[in-house]
Amino acid sequence: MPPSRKQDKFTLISELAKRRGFFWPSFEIYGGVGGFVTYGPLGALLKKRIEDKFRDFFIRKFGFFEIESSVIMPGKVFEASGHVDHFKEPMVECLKCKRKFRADHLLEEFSGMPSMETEKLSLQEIKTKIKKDDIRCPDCGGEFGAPRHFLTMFTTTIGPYSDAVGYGRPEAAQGIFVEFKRLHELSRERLPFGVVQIGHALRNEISPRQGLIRLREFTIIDLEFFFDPENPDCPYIKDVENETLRLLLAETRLRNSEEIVEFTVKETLENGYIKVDWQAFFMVLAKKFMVSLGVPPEKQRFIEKLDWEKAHYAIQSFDQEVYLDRWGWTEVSGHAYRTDYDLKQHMKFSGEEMRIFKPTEKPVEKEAIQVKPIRSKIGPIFKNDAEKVIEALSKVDAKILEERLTRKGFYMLEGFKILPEYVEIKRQKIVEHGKRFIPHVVEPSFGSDRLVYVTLEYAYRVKKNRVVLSFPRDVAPIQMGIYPLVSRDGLPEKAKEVYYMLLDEGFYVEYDESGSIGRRYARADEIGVPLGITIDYQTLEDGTVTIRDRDSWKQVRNKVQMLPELLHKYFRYKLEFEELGEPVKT
RNA sequence: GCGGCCGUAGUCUAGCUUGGUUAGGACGUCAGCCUGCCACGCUGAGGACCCGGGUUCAAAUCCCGGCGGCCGCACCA
Repeated sequence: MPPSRKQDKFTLISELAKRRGFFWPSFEIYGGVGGFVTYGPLGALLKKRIEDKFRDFFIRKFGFFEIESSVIMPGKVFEASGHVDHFKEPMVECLKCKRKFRADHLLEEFSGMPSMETEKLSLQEIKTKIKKDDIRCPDCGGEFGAPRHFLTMFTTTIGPYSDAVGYGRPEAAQGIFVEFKRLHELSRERLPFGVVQIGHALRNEISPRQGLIRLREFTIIDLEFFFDPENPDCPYIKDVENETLRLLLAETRLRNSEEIVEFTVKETLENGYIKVDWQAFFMVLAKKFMVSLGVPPEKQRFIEKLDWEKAHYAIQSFDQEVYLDRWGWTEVSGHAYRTDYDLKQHMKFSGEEMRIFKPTEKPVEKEAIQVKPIRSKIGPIFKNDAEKVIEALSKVDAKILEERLTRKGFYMLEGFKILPEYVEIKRQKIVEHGKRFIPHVVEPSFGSDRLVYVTLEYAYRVKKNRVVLSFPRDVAPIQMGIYPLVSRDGLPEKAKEVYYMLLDEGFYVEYDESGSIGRRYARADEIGVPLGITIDYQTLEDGTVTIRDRDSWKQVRNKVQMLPELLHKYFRYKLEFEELGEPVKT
């Protein structure tokens, strides 16, 4: 943490954001409520631009889908997903001093239970354990009331007078999983495919107070990528196999070290540091995405989550972290290997088939050997144990059983002696055309609001005592400003012509004629307008204007009618600033 | 949620200890003048004491409660 919070970037950016209209705390007229923000005109545009860039990076190029589902969902969805069980913490309140404690933490501290165990306890069991061990308030020695759960999902009821519980979704992912069958049909029943959802999610955080970094209502970007676990290869991996990833591995962390290892994608996969190709691919893409938002590679890392830190649905998880002035390493995306967990759960809870059919190349003819217990023999002999024997027979390998019975004349099964006459061994020909399986899922998940903050922080520069937001040109909320050098002699009229022409071209343009030209440049720099187009006396003579670069403050000159084509190319990175015209000496 | 600190125009802030000020400044905004390329200057305008209660002749100032913020602790799937 920096020694001075007074002037850290978070403070500077929050102040600027409020003043110039990027974002501010919501409901200020009613005192505000922590964890909610309002995006102002510039912030809303910036966020939209960043999300569009995500679409370009992660959706468009791969033919993935984007969908939009509801924020409120019926209770069943989150019972199935495991959130109702996992998205809550047991709490107890001291009856005397009203202090609240995490019940599981008390048991860990005063009863010496490991966290693995306390996590499984029911409220009743916690209550009993607290009473038995006579655990009292560590602060005042008072007794505790009944333990209760604090659910971090927002709860509501659906419909009037209804008992139907609904929850605000804590992630957009479930909106994709519950629609999986249709989405799979829409992908023409082919794997792999990816589905994205960008939308609000709700988490009733206990105490959010980090601006855009921790919100109760926020925008989540979930990409659920479905693939066949038997065919996990990613065709794009060869394009990025020499890209590097900076990893802080779980095994390193267990040694209490923060040492970062840097591997090529190829190496991470060969060494098994990342379990699935696609996960590595999305991680590289995430790295490049952050670079394109202005975060250099050395300010990024991927930290592998430890077993007890992982979400209940993941078997391997990496958090992509970016270094921030105020908070140090901060998560901007999570990359979880969710396996078939979610679809399996929804299949179980809904009774719907979530498996997909995979045809084999040729139908396979199989001879199936089936063991059929003969109850009329087994019953009288094993009596009370008969059911156990039948149960065991259903699990036994028919081939081995048959082989033993013919060779030795009996088979010892869990201590029971099975004779040939107890069973009938049936042979059947089965033709298999394919098989059913549940796809696996790799999920990259971004916090849109954090991306906005990170983009702001990395764009923040001070030049000659002035603030300049050096946004990447394709996310800047306003693309260019149009300025008459002075507000007389027909310059404003000419400038407005240029202004309307560029608006008509689809650009986000601002017209400004108030104050000196330097003041207008400064104002524009502060909100990150990449280009300034100035109409001067020469414009009236030869139809040329100057174009000023926000970052270098250099100027070039070119004809007005050249602007549309040049500027379209410039904002798509097809041209650099110097190529926009003849350099101007100032 | 606990503890400490705090809450004054759009933003940053002075004033609060010791009650009585037209509540001061800076930046920004708007209007006019000025302005020939990097926040020039001038004139003017608009704009604030978090909410509620109490003490008092009188409260931005003191007391109580609420709400909110910052910092620390806890929480962070």
